[in-house]
Amino acid sequence: MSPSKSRTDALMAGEELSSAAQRERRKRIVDATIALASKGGFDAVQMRAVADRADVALGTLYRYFPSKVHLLVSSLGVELERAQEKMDRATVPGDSPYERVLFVLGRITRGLQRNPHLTEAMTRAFTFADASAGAEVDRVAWLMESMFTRAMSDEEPTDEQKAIARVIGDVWLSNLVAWVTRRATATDVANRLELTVRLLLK
Amino acid sequence: MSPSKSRTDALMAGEELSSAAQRERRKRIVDATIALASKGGFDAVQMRAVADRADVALGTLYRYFPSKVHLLVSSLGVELERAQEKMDRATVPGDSPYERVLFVLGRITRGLQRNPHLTEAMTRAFTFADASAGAEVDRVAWLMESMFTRAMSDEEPTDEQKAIARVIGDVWLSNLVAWVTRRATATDVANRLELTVRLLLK
DNA sequence: GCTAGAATTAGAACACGTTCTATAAACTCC
DNA sequence: GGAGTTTATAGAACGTGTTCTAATTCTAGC
Repeated sequence: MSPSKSRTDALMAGEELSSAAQRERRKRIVDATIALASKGGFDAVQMRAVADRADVALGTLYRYFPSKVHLLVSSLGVELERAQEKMDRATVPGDSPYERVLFVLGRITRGLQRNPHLTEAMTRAFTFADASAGAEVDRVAWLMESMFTRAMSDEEPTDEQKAIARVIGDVWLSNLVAWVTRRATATDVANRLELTVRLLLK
Repeated sequence: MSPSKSRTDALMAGEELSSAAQRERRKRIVDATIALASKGGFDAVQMRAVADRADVALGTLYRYFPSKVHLLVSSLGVELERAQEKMDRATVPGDSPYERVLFVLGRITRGLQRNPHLTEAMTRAFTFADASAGAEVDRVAWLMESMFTRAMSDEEPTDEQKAIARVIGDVWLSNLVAWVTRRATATDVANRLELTVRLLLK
């Protein structure tokens, strides 16, 4: 049992999938998840539907991702990485950390708001995650924070900068949740983020 | 249908329950929810179990609270009100808004950490809520913010104070989520909150 | 190639949130 | 105090996340 278990862990983390076939299966699953989430949000990501669309048996889906939350949070990680890569290719404009952080924040936020269902699905999965998905959640949280610290300066971030990035991430997430549940408009979100960044960085 | 619907809305909001029997039923339901949540967290709050324990039929439970999330968020509101009342009876010590906010924050946080399962249940319900529970969620968010603005000063809060209270609430919630999912220790939470309040109020 | 173990498949089975149905009890208004 | 309406009850039924089973296909090492 022990060797099989460590193999499964590797599948979950997505590292070093033994065969090309497995890497492809995993990709098909994530793609199916993103497609379904984009169309109908959290509720539309039904495990049977994901399995069908990825052309994989239900049992296989569960072997790769042990729950719907794992699946969605992992997919969010994939999406964030893509966004980060795009961001890396262009220099962030702005003369101060304040301006640069605002720029990055505005850009990601607009990106998310362009795909409300997907955002709803991932946000809800992220905040609903329980301890068992801790690793995946941590990874996403880390990706988010490093987006902001990178915008603040090119150097290794100071502790203070890390703390600020974390606060911004927290506020960002909770505004996203408010937007997703229609308790805040896109304008509300933009205003609150700007206000927060001003309080912290100006 | 229209009169029956507005009646149901009143039940949900908990205002003006026509008869004493109904007010008692509602209380039994909330109490059962809190008891079950305290014992086993979100997963232990099973609708059939709540109904059994409150000595109410499943259909009745759903007539009072249209979903598990409504039920838990409403119960969180009840709990927060109790905490606020307690807080109101004692004067908050501290010479500056900084100190007073930290005091309030520390006190509520310690209170929540004393009952981890209950906190887990309510936090997860709160962040998992969808648009249909918007009203309940808003009420809780407002209760949280007003706790902090009250600590900052006795007067009507300024816009800036409201903004700060909101940011603190956001950070607080997201740290609670991290703690509940065991991605942060109680000490982490305390440190991060103090750091946040310092960044904002000092 | 052959065999043991691992991975995959199709589909049944189970758990819990939610909805529905039929009946009984409680309330309202005359 | 009776007719009509609303509310409550017991329990079946349904949907979707998750687990389990039995059979099949793949893969690695000989």
